[in-house]
Amino acid sequence: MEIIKNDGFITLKDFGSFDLGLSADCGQAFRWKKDENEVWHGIVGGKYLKAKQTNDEILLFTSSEDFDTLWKDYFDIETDYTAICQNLSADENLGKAVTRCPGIHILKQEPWEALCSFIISQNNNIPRIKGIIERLCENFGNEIEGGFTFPDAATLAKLEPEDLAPLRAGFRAKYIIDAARKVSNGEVDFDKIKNSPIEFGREELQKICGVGAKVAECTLLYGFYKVDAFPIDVWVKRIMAEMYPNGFPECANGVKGIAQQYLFHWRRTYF
DNA sequence: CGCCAGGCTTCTA
DNA sequence: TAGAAGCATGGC
Repeated sequence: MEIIKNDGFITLKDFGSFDLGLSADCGQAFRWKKDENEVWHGIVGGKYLKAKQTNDEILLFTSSEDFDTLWKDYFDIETDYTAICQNLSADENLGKAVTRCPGIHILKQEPWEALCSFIISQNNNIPRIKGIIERLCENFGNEIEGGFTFPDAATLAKLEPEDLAPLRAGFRAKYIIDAARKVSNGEVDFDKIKNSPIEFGREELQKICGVGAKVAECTLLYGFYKVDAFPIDVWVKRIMAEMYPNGFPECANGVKGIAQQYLFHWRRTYF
């Protein structure tokens, strides 16, 4: 990977198979938007980013400092996904998935945003999830250049479920408030989840009303980069029944979450 | 219109 | 303790 620091933007070259747009919009994050010029816009950690990918380079319109402290990690660009995908290819279906959908990276999202987003995702479809999250940010986030920040847990903890009516989140509103309160008062300890084995995070997150196994796994995978977390939604359930009735392949051990993301997108997009 | 959505809680047997 | 019903809303 070649990282060129220019005045006001960063250029990436030799970035392997990384596909910024696919990673941003394959169902793991819900706030990235592509405009008519193929430019992606996103807000993470209170920072706005414009980014454009062409055949051989990726332009990130950000300062050198923000790149080093935020975006480099967020996009997980230093992990060797080529090697990971090669290992996964020991399984036939995973081989097809990584070949057909190359370039997906797990985005290292903020834990609270991941938790809140996947609470909203339950029994819901992706277009509507995006709408609810957008209204959440517009109503309770801070306005900055490029849009609104994701409201933090402490902000939402002061509200009542009825205050979230403008989101039209339905029964999920009370879950969001419960999560915000338990996260901001420390009853659910993000630092400890970060520094503990995945099993602790599973139990800790499920102390929140409205968080079951699936939402917990998504939070651990996308918010805490526990890449062996394995969220099973309706699509993965289908994949398991159709392709893996005898269990998930061993080559995915340790990175089951990454394997899951490739299969999820492949199955949803091409079947 | 009816079925479904990156599920979970609550009720019931 | 397993399985079904109910849940808010709207995409398709």
